[in-house]
Amino acid sequence: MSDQKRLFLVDAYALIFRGYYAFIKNPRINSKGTDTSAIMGFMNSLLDVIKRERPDHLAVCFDKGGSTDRVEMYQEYKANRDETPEAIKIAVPYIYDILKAMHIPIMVKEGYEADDVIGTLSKQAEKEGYKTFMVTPDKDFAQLVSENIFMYRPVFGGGYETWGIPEVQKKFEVTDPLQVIDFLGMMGDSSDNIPGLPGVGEKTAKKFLAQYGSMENLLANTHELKGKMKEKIEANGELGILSKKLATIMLDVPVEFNEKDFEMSQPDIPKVTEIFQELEFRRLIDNFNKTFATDSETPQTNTTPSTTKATLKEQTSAGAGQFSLFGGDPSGATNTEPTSEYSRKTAETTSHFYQSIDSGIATKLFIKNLMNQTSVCFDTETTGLNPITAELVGIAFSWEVGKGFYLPFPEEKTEAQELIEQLRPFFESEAIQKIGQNLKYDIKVLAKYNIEVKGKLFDTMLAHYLINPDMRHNMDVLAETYLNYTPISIETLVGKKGKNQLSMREVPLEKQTEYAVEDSDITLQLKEHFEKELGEANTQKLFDDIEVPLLRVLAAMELEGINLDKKFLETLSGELNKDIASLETKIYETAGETFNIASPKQLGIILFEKLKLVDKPKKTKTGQYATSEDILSYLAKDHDIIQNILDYRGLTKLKSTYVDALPDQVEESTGHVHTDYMQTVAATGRLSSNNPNLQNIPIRTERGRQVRKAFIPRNEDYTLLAADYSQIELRIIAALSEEETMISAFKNGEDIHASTASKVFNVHLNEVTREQRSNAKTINFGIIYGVSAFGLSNQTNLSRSESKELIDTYYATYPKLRNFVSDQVAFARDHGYVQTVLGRRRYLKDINSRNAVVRGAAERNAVNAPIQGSAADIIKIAMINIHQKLNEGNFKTKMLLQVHDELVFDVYKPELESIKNLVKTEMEGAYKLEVPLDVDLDIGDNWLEAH
DNA sequence: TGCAATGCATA
DNA sequence: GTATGCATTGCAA
Repeated sequence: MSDQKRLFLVDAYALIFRGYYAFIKNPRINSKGTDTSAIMGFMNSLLDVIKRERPDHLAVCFDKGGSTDRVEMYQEYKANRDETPEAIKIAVPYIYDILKAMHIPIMVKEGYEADDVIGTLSKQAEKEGYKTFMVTPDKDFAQLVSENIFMYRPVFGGGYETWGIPEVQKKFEVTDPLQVIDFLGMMGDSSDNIPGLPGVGEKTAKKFLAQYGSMENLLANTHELKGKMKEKIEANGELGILSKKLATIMLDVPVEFNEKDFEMSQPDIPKVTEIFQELEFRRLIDNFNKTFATDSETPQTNTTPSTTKATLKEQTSAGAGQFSLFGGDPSGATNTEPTSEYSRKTAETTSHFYQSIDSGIATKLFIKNLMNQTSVCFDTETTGLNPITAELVGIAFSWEVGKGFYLPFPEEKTEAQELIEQLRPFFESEAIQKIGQNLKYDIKVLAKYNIEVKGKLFDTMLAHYLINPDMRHNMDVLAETYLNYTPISIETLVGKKGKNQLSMREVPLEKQTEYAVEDSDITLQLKEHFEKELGEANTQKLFDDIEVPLLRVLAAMELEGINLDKKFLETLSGELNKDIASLETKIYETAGETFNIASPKQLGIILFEKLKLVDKPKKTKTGQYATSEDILSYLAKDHDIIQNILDYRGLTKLKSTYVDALPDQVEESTGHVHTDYMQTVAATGRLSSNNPNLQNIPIRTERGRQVRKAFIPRNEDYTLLAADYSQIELRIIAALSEEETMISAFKNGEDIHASTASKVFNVHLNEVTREQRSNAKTINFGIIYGVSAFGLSNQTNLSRSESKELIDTYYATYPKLRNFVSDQVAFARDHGYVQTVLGRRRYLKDINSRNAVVRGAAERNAVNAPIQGSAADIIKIAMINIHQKLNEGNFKTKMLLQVHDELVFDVYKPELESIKNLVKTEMEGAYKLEVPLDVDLDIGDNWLEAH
């Protein structure tokens, strides 16, 4: 860091509003009934900045009386603003008082906005050799950014980002920050009521800037524009110039930057504390003291006067001393009030004994005790949700209901590693069962500390997924449903997400302990509950043999991630951009005006009201014009604009969802993208993938499938192998229905759709037309989804009655398939559920509904769930076996992705032949059916080639 | 900022 | 007709 002097200028109202809205869901009201949200929000931000940056010069700037100059230029300026909320009006005098007590200068000038004051001061400071940081979330300030002037923006999720020239250039797609003014002038600003150029939004403004560079140059060259856009802009040139003026921050406010006045000094602590006490800001007092602790005293001793320590002591001494604690009974319960039968229990109303372990000696004793257990529940607390970057903050353990221990982790890396090393024997013990909720997460976190979790596992989330797949499985829901207990919410610890959310590390130890041990205690209790329920049917086997082993496999795949060719995607993005722009121009030309093509609402109006492409346009259920793909493609052949719109949609979707989004998901430390497989969301037993979803990477269209080229092996010694089951769902339905005709077609290795076509259309296998095959394919899939004549005619060129006829012929050809379908429905009616080959159940509560639509849906589920679910079961078995074989054989090859019926491997080239053999054998042999399973293998230097 | 509606990518 | 996840728009607090 340079030793240049640094000035921080805070945009008070912007932060006050931000703070106020952050608390809008549950405003902070103190015992006197005052809404303190705005004050709290502002102070949090201010202290945060001071703590992070330790500025040597700082001032807070306010508006006063609005901008007289701007109102003079434009009567309507900020005229549409709502009345300032009451809480904010109340806040301002308090904030003034606090700032005074903190000896922080307040800058205001009657008739000027804070923007102008900040702008003027930063330019003055720049001359004095300062680096200035404008603390504000407001994008308008970007115009002031220079080599020495930065924006310091609070960001979503906590933390700040600094915008210098490069950031502004990137964000606004400009070459000079001053062009931000043109940008704002063109697109306008609804909150300030700056009109902007009509028909120009963010996208068009950026386009114009790239082309013309400024408002003035645009207006001078309107002859180059076309159609409606040309007219509109030519007619509104003055409005554009005015908008630009309104958006310009003034740099000549009569204020003076006086170095001395802006110097930070020690605040009047008693005075500030007094105000905070009046407002009942308890945590803020702590935070404040911590921030301004003098160097001679450590923050801890100075600031946490006695509350934290005392409470801990209380807990420690509640039992009969260190030794008896680990073996003793929970007599030291903090609270034993009886619980009302009707209200939910909480930590406060339930007897419990949660203790943090605060010394090296205690840790040793604790671990000794831990190693004597046979079954332990644990829960890691970390600094974030991403296990690859998260650091351990603490681990909670429990093995007796109502009781547990919390081991906090030091922030310092080598110290943390030393502590976890002491726990290695526990985690790596084969003899001790580990219980947890969503163990995949904990396992991944620990893997980053080079700890492997061994021994039998019990994951309560997975257990509940098998017991009741249609419910959600987060711990709070489970605790409320099965234990009638409401856990401490994470939000009460770290605050609402966004703005000032704390990291777990910043939560006081006593709270961490209560929260973390409670989680592990509840998990333990849930385990005892679910253990019994799992006993039923095949659920226990499914749990022990499939889901739990799979959890380790998924953890490994996720940690591995897949290599992504960022460069390639950048190039692709550029190409898409060009094509999108040219489509845009064509569409606007036809429409005669510019509009937002991505907005179904605007598009509907253009197509059906302005261009009147159809006599009676269809409407959606919300009363809008329907502009969905199927409706538009129907019109495409008659109107060029429709085809262009469809292409436009396709390309923008491709760009925003994949080409531009994927590179941002690359994990810095590994260079790979790491998806998160959800093991407990799909009711049928499938996995799902998110952050990013790697199970829906395009493949159908030529343009889309290019994205697959970006998925590449880790280096040149590796190659990608894709292995996918051929027609697995049809094979399953053939086997389950025992339909011999279909089974023998598979046994003979026939093209199943052609085979079906030849039978239902009664032609020779060689004479099946493309259309016949395609219709047969549709109906084959239709069976899997639970056909109806209606659905079939929608999907094909067949009429409703032709469809019905086809279905009848189909069932006549495959009579046992019809039986299978009705048997599934009948089974569901009798039992209330259907099941897969492994006994995975799906409960169908609507199967006997009197509402035909609802019942129909349940019936289709009754057919589909066993098929989709059995396929899911089978690939899961294959994954577990392959993972095991790869480990046993010490292969360098890694399994990376699963896409429902496909597995993708990063194959070490010398291992290729044995891997191909291994994968094919394990996948085809995963489960024995009356129909052979068939797996296609492909290799390539990227995921597209491997197909 | 949070949410519903819409549309679209995969198996 | 089955099963998912996610980007965008537009509106509401």
